[in-house]
Amino acid sequence: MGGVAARYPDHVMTEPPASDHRSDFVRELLTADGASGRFGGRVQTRFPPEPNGYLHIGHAKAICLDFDLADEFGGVCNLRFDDTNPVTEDESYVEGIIEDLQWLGYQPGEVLYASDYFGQLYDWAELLVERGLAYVDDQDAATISEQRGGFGKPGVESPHRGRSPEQNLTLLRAMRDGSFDEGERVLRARIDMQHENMQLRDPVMYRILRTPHHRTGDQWVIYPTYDWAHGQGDAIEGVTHSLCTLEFSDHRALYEWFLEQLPLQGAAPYQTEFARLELTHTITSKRRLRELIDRGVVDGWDDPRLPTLRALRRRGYPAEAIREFCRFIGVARTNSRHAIELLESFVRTHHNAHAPRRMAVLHPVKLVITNWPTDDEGNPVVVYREAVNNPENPDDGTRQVPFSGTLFIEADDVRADPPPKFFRLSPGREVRLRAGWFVTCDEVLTDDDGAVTEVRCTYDPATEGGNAPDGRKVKATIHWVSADHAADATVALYDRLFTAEAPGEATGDPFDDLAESSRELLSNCKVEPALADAQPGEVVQFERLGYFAADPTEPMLFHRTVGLRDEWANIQKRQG
RNA sequence: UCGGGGAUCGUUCAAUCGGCAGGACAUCGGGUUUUGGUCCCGACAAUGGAGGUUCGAGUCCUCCUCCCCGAACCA
Repeated sequence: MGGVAARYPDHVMTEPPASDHRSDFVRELLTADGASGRFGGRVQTRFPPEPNGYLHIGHAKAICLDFDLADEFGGVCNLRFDDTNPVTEDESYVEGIIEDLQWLGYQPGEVLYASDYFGQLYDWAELLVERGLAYVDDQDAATISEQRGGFGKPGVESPHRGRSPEQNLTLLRAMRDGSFDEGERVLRARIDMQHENMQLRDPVMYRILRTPHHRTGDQWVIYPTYDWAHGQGDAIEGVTHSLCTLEFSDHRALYEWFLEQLPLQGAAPYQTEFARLELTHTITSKRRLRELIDRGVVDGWDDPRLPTLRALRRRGYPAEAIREFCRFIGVARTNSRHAIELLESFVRTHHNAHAPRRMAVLHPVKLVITNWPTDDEGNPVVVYREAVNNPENPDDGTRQVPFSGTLFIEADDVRADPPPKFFRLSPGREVRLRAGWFVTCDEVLTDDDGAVTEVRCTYDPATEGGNAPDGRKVKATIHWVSADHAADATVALYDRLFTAEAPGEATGDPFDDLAESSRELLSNCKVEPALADAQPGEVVQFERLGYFAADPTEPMLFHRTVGLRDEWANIQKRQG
């Protein structure tokens, strides 16, 4: 787990800053419970992921809520794995989730597992059986489903519903002891097959699964369902407030029903639901995420186009920005989809304050300064320009950047035939080279297709440092790298993975909204020499282009975290 | 069809007991600027509909409309 910090030195784990929350309906509840003494003034929450995939941005919202709440109310929050289904779960996800949680800035403390309660859960199940509140059903899943009825249609009671506690106990023990195959028996709560809430129509508590569990091995062949494990786990741990997302609202009655049947000491925990986080242009369904990977649309769980925490981390999203975003959007019961742009604005705000500035040319075009001096042997003079590392933070100091008569500049910064409001280089136009001199464009060479191949300029020696003694101004400052000193780099640019704001909304299948191309790999980039020293995972600003994260493993590969706000792009858009 | 939840600027989150509907993002305009970045100033812009109660309604009541979730031996 220390490995995260080692691999992402820029992302040293930090304590979440003290929250300055507006109140919300959850905090009001906790405040009210504190005032009434419902839990003796105690607050305990939990973050309960199933280890069947990696954490994503939606989990981040729940994590921030659960952990911040405990922090604000002087309580505790535990990480608990809801590992009740061995067929989908794996130890690797347990490790990954702990790693991601810590990266986000939270400490799980003692890591808890629902599987640690299998014994207690089983004992309680026998208790319910003895009291006639649960029974073994021999029917298959399809039959049980059919008998459950439908919305507005009452269910049908199972023919085995009337078995005696003694029969049920014998059968349950036989289930536990492995006398039946998968699907042959289930244990069901005996509640009400006519109940208007489908969750209370004799829900399944145990099913037979002959898959070894990643923690309990082959000790068990019966596994509790979510409903028969979750509230019980909460109660065992002393949770007071069990927060979950809206789709579990209908389960609340069942959560409460189970707890009412058990001999618990003290006030039982209770469930409260809030709206899950959805973002535009992406998906958070674990099943769909896995599908993207399996189909090869993306490279893996940490592909920078994914909304998983490991992907965002690799892409250069700071944990702090994610936390602040989650706090800012707050918690409510309204289904909504936040604009990804809002998250990006938090990312920019963070990096603007912290990211060192560097110069990098993504689409290089050669710029030759025809009047640049040569030394005694006829070679162009090389000088070093002092460049500010971060104008937002003078303490970050400066660095020396080599400069000579042949540079690479951005193709976008040159136009042989400039459109309206284009401030950059074009024949006759003078611009400033960042931290250098003014240069005037004398000639733009193009190939047969009209693409710029080379720009020929003259520089004004009097403008050293970037200001003209005669006070004349330029409308643009452009970045550059010295052709003889530049390092080669590969840069990955990312676009939305899905073109639609709500992928799948129109057709039901998010894959219908997949972007044709969401990644552009530029392998011919020229960057200033200092970038060769970029630390794995470090995020820098390529001036005028955006924030870029050095890949954690591959040297000289940079992922664009997010672009800078781009007024020129907006102007061009308006110009059509 | 039944049950549960929801509806406020383009988006999203607020609005104390019923008392001037506020912020952020986005957009647009202006200023500063050696990043068309940052920063600063300004503008635009909303209570789903119909009734009712009230001096006064986003808030309370009635009806309507629309949206989301729920019929796994998933979580």
